[in-house]
Amino acid sequence: MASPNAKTLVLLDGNALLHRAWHAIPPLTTVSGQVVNAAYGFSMMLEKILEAYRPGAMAVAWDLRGKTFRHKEYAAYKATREKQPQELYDQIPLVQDMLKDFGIPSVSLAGYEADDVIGTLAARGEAKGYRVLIVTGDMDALQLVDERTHVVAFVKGVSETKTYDPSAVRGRFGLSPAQLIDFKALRGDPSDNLPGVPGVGEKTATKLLQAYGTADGIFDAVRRGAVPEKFAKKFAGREKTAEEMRHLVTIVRDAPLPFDLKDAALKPFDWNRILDRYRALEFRSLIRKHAAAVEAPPLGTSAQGGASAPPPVSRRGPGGTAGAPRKAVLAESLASLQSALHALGGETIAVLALPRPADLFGAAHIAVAVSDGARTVVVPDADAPRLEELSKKLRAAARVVAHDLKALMHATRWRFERVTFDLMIASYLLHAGTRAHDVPSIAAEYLKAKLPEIPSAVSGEKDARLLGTAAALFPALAGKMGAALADQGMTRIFEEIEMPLVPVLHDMEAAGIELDTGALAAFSKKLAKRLEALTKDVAKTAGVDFNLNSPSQLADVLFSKLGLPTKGIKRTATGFSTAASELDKLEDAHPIIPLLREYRELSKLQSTYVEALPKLVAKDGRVHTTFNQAVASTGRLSSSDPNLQNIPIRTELGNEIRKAFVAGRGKKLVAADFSQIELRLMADIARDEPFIRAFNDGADVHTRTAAEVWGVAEKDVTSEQRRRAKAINFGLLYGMGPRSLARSTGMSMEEAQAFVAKYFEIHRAVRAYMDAMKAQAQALGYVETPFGRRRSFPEIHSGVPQLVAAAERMAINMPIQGAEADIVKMAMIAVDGWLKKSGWPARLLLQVHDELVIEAGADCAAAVAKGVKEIMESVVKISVPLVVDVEIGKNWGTMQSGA
DNA sequence: GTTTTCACG
DNA sequence: ACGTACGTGAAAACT
Repeated sequence: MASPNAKTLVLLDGNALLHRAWHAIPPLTTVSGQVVNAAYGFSMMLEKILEAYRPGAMAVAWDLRGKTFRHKEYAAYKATREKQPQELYDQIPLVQDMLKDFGIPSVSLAGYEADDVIGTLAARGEAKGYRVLIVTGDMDALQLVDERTHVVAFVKGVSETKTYDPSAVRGRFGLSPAQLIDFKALRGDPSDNLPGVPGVGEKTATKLLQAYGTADGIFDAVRRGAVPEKFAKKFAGREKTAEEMRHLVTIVRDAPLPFDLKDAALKPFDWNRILDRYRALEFRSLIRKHAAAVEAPPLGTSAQGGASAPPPVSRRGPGGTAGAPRKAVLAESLASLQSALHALGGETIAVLALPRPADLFGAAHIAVAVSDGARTVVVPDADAPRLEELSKKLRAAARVVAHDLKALMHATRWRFERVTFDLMIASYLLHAGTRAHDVPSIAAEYLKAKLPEIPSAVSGEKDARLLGTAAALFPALAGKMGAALADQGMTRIFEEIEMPLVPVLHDMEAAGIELDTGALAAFSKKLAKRLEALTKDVAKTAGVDFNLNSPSQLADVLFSKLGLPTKGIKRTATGFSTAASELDKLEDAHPIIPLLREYRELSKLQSTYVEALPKLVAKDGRVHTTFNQAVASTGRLSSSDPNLQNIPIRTELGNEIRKAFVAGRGKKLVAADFSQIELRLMADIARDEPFIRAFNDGADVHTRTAAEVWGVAEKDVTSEQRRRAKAINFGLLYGMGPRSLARSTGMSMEEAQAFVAKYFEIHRAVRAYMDAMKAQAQALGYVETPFGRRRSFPEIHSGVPQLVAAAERMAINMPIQGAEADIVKMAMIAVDGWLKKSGWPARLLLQVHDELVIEAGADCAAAVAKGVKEIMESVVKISVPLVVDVEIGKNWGTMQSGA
């Protein structure tokens, strides 16, 4: 199996990581008393690195204890480093043995530090064409950073990293990686017992290095008298010692290391052997993680390999900030395009395409820009032959970077089956909750580059040039954002869920769903008639003619003209609310209320669905929604133009609209929905034993909850009790308080409070989960799903109680709703793959959060339903069963159980 | 463009 | 004193 990122070499600083793990993980022991916390933390870090980067080669560097450092006269300069307990050092051989199980070599050399080993291997790796990632907790390694070698530093505990490329180093220290050497020589380093130049600290060192470039430059300037007196006198006579210290802090890059990089190449891991090691060390959570993965391999894990995007390492400087502005080649003819493309090198090709308004002859062209970051080719009017030429170039690239790949697929009809890099989706993962995922926003954030707004269509040469400018930034953006994803542990969710989902969603949108416009037209007439009658009735009852659709006019009629009581009625910014919940409170106050209720329901159906949907039917008789993959802050999809995720179902009348969504001729619709998936995930994520038991027993959870809380047998639970239990089971997913529970169930506040108290007495783990999410949101500013999808809550520190409380509720809800989204997305990829492989005339059409709608040939619908159910139920393995209900029908409104 | 209401999970 | 349940998108009225 080819490694996804064969040309990536990862170098670990064994001692630095082990020390970090030792301090980050509390002192765990095996049952026999062996301390294994550092080894455990090391394993966690190792696994994170392997998952995030999938390197083709890897080595771990170690310090050799008890040896002198021959190349450095100041061997004792590390003297002040605190000696750690023997238990830590005992774990070194443990870790080295474990690395052997992974097939990762440990490298060290007498007389040299781990840093020197790393510096040497990095230099050799670069020479062999590798991208190098140095993983450490020690900032000294930053001096090794260049365009091809980046440093991944663990910044917090054993899970959070920050990746440094040259510009990140500059951003952090205001100095280039090379200048860091002089910086440390001048300022000194107390932890290394290194004195530096007396009187020169962080501020002075930075300032002078920025002014004069190097330590030598500073001393030159001092001699010339160009340095202000107050600084100059500190440096006088210090040149020699500074030079010695510079030598001391410079990491060796050419140590005589008897190690061939070929031996760093990784082979497929022997997981049985590794798991045996984990079992011996009692790494329970790691064992569980892999045990689950072995039983039910998550989609597109490295085992199925090969399709992952290359690592998040930018191979060039940021396009917008480094070097001279680049000129884009405008390729007008096919021949000039071919030669321009030929000159385009690099494994990463960026592509950006926009429609071009139809010309006089009605030809629909597309403007396309492709770039490797250094050179850019813009094709202002790409016709079919030129699109084909571009497509060939993209197929040959190791990685394609795009922005809104799905839109690109629609515009060009190109297929991107292989995983590529979509900037819009990366931005979405990194900033769930914001909606600014357009190219200029991304460029501003990650490259500090200012781009004008990109038009939705290209009309002239100016637009075409802008397209080229934008595309030229893409490779660097992908590098930065890939690193950020890795730092936040979201590489897998990006590469194995979001990116593979893109072509699936593309195909669903292209397929569309057939609409029975005739049925809708008939229904529309019926509704119109009834609406007219209701309008008259209301006018007569109220005594005035007014616009029923206007909340303000309605409020005026109800509360002024008719004088209905306003006590307990919610207010809006403009006056009293006329929302359905408020009208319910006036139920018995006036006969106009039921008329209004019916009018509201009918006019909503009429305007939002019955009249709107037929207008969106395409020439093929089907409606093609857009599934937006970069909007919902929890990770869900959204649907628009039209929104097919809010088609009515709850009322009989509303369901008439659903019936207008029909299967094509000779086909059936198959609907498959995850039963109570959010509650099941709550049980699993919170590790709530009573819920886990209930689901494993196959019990009706709401009945079970009611029985627990009221202390009765399940068979004696009344329907009212079940209804109330259901209300809280759902409400708690959203962080509901007793007040809203009381409102939604009709209980009194006291009753509701007692209910909640009893509930949390039983489901202590749920309460603990909720508290833990609030605490994490406060402490870290974000929460995440078990699959690593994150959402941040900047407002949690706003100090505005209302905002803080709202953020806390979202923090409780997001991991659950987000995990649902993760799982359904994985299921979609699996189902789509299976359907395409099966050869059956069947395809995915819709996703409605916990439900998938498939169109299948009438003959195979039952078999499809069965297969889809199996796939969905086994897409991940958690502590409770996932149950999928399947239904089959000629239309979406009337379906029969299919299993 | 913003507000209100209401359709869905 | 009170706008206390999460996440969406669309239509219509109103500013």
